[in-house]
Amino acid sequence: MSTKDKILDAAEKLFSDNGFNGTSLREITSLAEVNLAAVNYHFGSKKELIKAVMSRYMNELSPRLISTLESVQAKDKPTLTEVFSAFVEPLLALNQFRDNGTSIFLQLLGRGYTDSQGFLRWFLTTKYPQVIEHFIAAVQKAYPELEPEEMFWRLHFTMGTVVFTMSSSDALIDIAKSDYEHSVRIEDVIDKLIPYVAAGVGAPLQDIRQ
Amino acid sequence: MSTKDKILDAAEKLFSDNGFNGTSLREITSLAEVNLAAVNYHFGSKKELIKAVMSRYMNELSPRLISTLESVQAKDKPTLTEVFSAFVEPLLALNQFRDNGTSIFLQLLGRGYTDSQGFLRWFLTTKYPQVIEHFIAAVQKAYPELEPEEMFWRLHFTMGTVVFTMSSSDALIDIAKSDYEHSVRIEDVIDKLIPYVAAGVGAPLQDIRQ
DNA sequence: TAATAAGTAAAACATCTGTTTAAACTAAAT
DNA sequence: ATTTAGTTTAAACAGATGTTTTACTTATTA
Repeated sequence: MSTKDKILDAAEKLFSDNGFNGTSLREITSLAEVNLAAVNYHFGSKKELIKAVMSRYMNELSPRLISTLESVQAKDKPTLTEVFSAFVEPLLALNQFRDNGTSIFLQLLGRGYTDSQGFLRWFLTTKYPQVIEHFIAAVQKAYPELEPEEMFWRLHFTMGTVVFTMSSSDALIDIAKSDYEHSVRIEDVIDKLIPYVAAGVGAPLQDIRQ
Repeated sequence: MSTKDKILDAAEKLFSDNGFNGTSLREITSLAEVNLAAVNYHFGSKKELIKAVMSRYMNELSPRLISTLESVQAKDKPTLTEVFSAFVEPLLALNQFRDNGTSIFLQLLGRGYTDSQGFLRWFLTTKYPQVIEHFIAAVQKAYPELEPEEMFWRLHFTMGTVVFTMSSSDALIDIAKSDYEHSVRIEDVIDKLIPYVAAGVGAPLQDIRQ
């Protein structure tokens, strides 16, 4: 296995566990069993390494996601549950791509949104805008009455739900395990998440201030 | 104004803007115009300073919140919207307490959940458990069919929505401002948030896997 | 095979971090 | 007026961080 790949593998493991800020290059290179200078030699900087780790996943996920979202959009009357369910298969396919791929990617996504003051948000939205466009179009078709600004907010709420849940999913799964005495997999969490966000985005339009 | 208060004021500003890990003691003490050693002298450590900053808000918020949640719980048939609306008044009251108090507190809360691997979660849940207990009891009365484990997950999803939205609320409000050409206040965001989380927690119980 | 490029290695660099020390200053109490 | 306790100050400490340099080794190309 090449030095580059050894670094990427070690980095994604440590990044997903401890965040980007919480992981030093020395930890990465010692887990990867390569020289410290190798990161800067192969990737240029830590920031570029983070991008490379994310790109490896996004390049795998992005086409699948666009395809399933297009299928939903092609339907006559898609429901919001169907829109959000379009994420399930592409996300679970990441487990074929890499061990624990789904879980690692979602945790990386969570880390990226909270660590490093949103530079990863910028990276994803500018590098993979089609995913977002398809998603918005599908939501719009499922709930046409939802005006753009309200949709903007609800999609960000949804992003928050997913990202936060996933960045702390290990901790939450541990708590659930000990409290309810049966194990929970990341797929189970996704299954619980979908009705929640579908209902949230699909909430009736009304002024709650009286 | 005492050195202690100067430090607290400077710290909450920088913490809410840049996170706990993203703020150094030197930045805090230079904004506060006090000596670097003053933090360790008055608070003992950076960790204790973080706790002190959060406690100042929680001691103001906690009793109000318990009171409004008790009022909702006293109702014959509270709705989930009413439960979540119980947060509005106590949160907005923080604006009387300190300039921009609502916004700063919610951002601090967001930072605390994502920075510093959940030690603040532990601090809040062990130091202010009554708030959580009252909240869970109120949700249970509004939606008795929701079994404990499902509720556990949905409440954490809700936490994610709120915390994530608030920790990046400044950025989101800026985007919304430029995209939809009218200003948005933190109160407006809260008003949009409530129907979303109420619908999410209130989502019908069903197995979406076919 | 010789020459060139690509990759690896150890060490140092410069900067930043939270914390501690020890001396200086201030104000109240004896 | 002198002691005492509380507070502030500048300086240093000890460790971690990302990055760069320099020398060395391996692989590729002519």
